[in-house]
Amino acid sequence: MSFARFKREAAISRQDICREMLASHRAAIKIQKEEVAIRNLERIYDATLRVSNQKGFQAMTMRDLSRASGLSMGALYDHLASKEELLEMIQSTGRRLTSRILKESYASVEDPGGKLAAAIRTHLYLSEAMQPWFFFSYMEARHLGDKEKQLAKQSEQRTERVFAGIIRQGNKQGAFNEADPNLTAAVIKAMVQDWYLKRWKYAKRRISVDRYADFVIKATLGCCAGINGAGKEAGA
Amino acid sequence: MSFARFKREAAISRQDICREMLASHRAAIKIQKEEVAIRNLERIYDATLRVSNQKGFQAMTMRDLSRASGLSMGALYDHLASKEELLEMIQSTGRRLTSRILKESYASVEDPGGKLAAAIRTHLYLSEAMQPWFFFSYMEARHLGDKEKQLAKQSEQRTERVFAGIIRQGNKQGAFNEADPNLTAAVIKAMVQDWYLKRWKYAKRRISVDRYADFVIKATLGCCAGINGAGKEAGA
DNA sequence: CTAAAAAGCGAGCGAACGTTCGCTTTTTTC
DNA sequence: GAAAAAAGCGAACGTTCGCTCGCTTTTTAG
Repeated sequence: MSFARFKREAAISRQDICREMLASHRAAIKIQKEEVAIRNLERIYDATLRVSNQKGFQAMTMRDLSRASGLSMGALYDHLASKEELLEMIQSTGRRLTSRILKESYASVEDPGGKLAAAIRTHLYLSEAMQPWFFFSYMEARHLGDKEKQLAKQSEQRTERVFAGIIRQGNKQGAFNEADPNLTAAVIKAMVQDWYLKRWKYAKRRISVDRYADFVIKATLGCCAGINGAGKEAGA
Repeated sequence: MSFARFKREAAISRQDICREMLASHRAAIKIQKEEVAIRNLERIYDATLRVSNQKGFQAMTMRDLSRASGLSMGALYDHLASKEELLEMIQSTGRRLTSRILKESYASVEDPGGKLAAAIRTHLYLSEAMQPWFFFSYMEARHLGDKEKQLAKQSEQRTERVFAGIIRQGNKQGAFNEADPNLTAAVIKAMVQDWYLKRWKYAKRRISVDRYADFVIKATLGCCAGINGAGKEAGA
């Protein structure tokens, strides 16, 4: 599996994201026709991530967003109830979408080493395909309301539990060498996050997501691998 | 070296930080007597990190800061020129202080394995001792002006170059067998950052900084180690 | 083609922001 | 203890914020 193939197969377009956004927030959006609403939501979604990821969501004014999206203030507010809801809308929709894709992607692999490799690779590829959202989601989580903030934390912990579960299984089967599953999962998560949080760094060094994935997988399996070896990666 | 000992020896009190802050921004601070200025700067420093790390610097109003610090709006502005300068003041002072401490701390160790372990451990211990500042520095860097933003990036890259340099040296001496020093340094940095960015996670699981340091060092050396072994840690 | 419905618009509203300044209180000096 | 200096104060200022609403333009329906 390479990133090019992942992107082709996963096919998560902005249009899909915005269709999901419209469906889950239908009441707050005044625009009647789905086609019109989605087209403009795409511009709003793009502009929000572009401006926010540069200066922060709190620092982005609705006038900034109006300019960046090409919509007037009035038209903007026909597509969202408030600035606060815009944040919640983008976060919750992205969360729902990403967790669905992740769940589907590595369920089929069986041997622990291959499963761990597939999980790491899929996380990295997905975060690459939706990098602006991942960055936004991480940096702006603390501006959410208490309830949504809790959901964001839960979502993050669920990811770690996936890694930890695979490692625990590998330990039990003797494929891994009894590394601490929780701590190992935590540092895997840290390495994955660094990819989308510090993209400029890796871009400058011309490191592709494929190469980064290879490196993280090698490092992880190097630490986990038991005597009967788990260094080879399954096809996913 | 344990964290308890590090904290005793390094002795970086808020008073030291604020004395440095006053000295480097003397012109912008209207208060004449050093003792008074430092005492109040400590309250401002504490309050800024406390409120900012919860809701973000941009979302923190000067009235929030007045309330949290116990100083009136007028008194506040006798200790800083503007909100923007307050951000720059905290960031640049912390940067100067931390880089000075880091430089001194592992220069003495010689063998590559011990040196890498000491570097990782010191970074973790320092980030633990000044956790609020490290978190603040990471999250609010993008609100800095262009010039200061550049300095913050440089400071981060310098840290990574320290790790990469030690690994390269270890490769040359045959202690390490690491094909990619730059990527390894990057993921070490990522693991260190996760400690102060996700403290709540580790606190909830009751993982001490000492245990986390042991884990990161073991994982790193496990990946790097060459034939003549570098798993043992020097006393530092 | 026309009338109704939908979408788009931007000046203007009250609230809240960062910052100031004339005044009071506290501390220092002689 | 009186005069001078320093520190502390908070109402008020101009600006900018999120958001609204009456109006115009575009699209749809008959």
